[in-house]
Amino acid sequence: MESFRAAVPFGNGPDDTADRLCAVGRYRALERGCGLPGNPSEDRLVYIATGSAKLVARSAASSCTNATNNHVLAFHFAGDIVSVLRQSDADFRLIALSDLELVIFPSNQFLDVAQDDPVVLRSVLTRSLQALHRSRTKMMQLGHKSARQRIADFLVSMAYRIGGSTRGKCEFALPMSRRDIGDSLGLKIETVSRQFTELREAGLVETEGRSIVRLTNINKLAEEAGTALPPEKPPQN
Amino acid sequence: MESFRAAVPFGNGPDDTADRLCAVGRYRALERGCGLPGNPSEDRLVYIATGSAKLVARSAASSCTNATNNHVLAFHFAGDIVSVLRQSDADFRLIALSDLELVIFPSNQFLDVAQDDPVVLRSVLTRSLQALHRSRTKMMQLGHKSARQRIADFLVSMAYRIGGSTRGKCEFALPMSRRDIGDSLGLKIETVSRQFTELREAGLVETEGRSIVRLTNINKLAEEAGTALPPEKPPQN
DNA sequence: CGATCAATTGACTTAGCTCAAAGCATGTGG
DNA sequence: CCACATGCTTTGAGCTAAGTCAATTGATCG
Repeated sequence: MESFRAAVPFGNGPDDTADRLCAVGRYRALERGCGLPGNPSEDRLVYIATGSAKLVARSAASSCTNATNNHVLAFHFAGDIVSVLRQSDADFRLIALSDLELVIFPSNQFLDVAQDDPVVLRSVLTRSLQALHRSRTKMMQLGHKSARQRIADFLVSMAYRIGGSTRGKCEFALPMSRRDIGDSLGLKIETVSRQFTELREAGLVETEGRSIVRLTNINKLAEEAGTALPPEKPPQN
Repeated sequence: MESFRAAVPFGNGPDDTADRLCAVGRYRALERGCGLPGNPSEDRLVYIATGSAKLVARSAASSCTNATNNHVLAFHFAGDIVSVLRQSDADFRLIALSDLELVIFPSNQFLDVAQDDPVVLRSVLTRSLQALHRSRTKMMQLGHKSARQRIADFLVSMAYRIGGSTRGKCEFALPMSRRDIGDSLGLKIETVSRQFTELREAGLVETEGRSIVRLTNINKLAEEAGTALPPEKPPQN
């Protein structure tokens, strides 16, 4: 329980909000490939303590399978707080990309506790506004960017989130499959693969095995993504 | 100042948070077509008192023009609270689709005030989590849906948000142009037009002039969209 | 070392984009 | 109040990027 206590993301509340948060949080560990079953009767805030996960929609499969998921909404890594709202039509669920430790807070209970601690509440609000912002940025991508631009942007953002590097060279292991990447960017697996090939031929990316990726020129890649330098012609769409 | 006071969305704080919120909020009226210039030095929460607006990214034009905007991230209507974060690369801005009244709160100041009022803070958090959810739902759309499905879904959600109806028949005036619709769904204006034509030929939609739309069978339309009907919370943005 | 499943590559199809030309609303001036 | 002008909308005719189908290669693990 000690480590669980340590995992709770807010430890500095005035009258020790953290202890009370512990009381409403449920610790879970998931093996790679396993899903956290959605609970249609409660909204949740999920804190990711270790590992990486994908947030998917409309997973038709049972709770512990790697089966094809049609829609990857976001990838999440250690330290993230993910909001998983109950949903009437689609069901949203977290699936572990690597072995995963997380703490599940029923949204209402969490907020009831946090209500007495403005600092915590504000922190969660700030995080969720950031998540909203990321989501909008991604939306912009999905709506208006080419396959090449999407993949380039994806790699740049992974360099930042996994590789910890924002320019120059960078090497890291992608925890997600080509299919996951495609599902998150709105591309087919074959298209993802072809884009990797082209970027490899262009000398911007090197790969090793299924997951190791080396970016040789992040700046150039960001340029490809159309994020840094806007092309003179409005890109598309 | 009376009407301004009335416009502030949270009027029931314990020690009258509303008055203090008034102090940090700035009232603005915008004519149709005018944009609210982004402020790169502050994040903002904008409350829409009356009218409708689009949230766009990378508007290259000056503050009061209808010029082509490449990316419409969301449409907003009276009562909505929109978070407009300052942004290094792209700039986000609100543009009035009809005459618009709004209240601008610098994010930090708003939160400083709201920090003493958990009810307000929680309300804002809840709204932003919902906005995040809508954004994700839309992302799913953009990534994986056909033009037909996007337009159908758009019409269904507008029926809910403008027409106030969620099934059966419905008539309303769209405040946004075909171009805006396309920009928000990631489609070209010609594609939007063609889809309207096809839906008209299929007997699902009737149009009158540029903006009046009559949906003759919302359920059927929702079926076309490949989404469940919006039961209570509109899948929209 | 072979079984298995992910990734790649190739050939072909197609939805949606582009370019181009009318067709209509809506608003203005005579 | 009607005619005209402007700009939104619709329609048409190719074109292209990405999807589909299918086969091969390659990685990973028992």
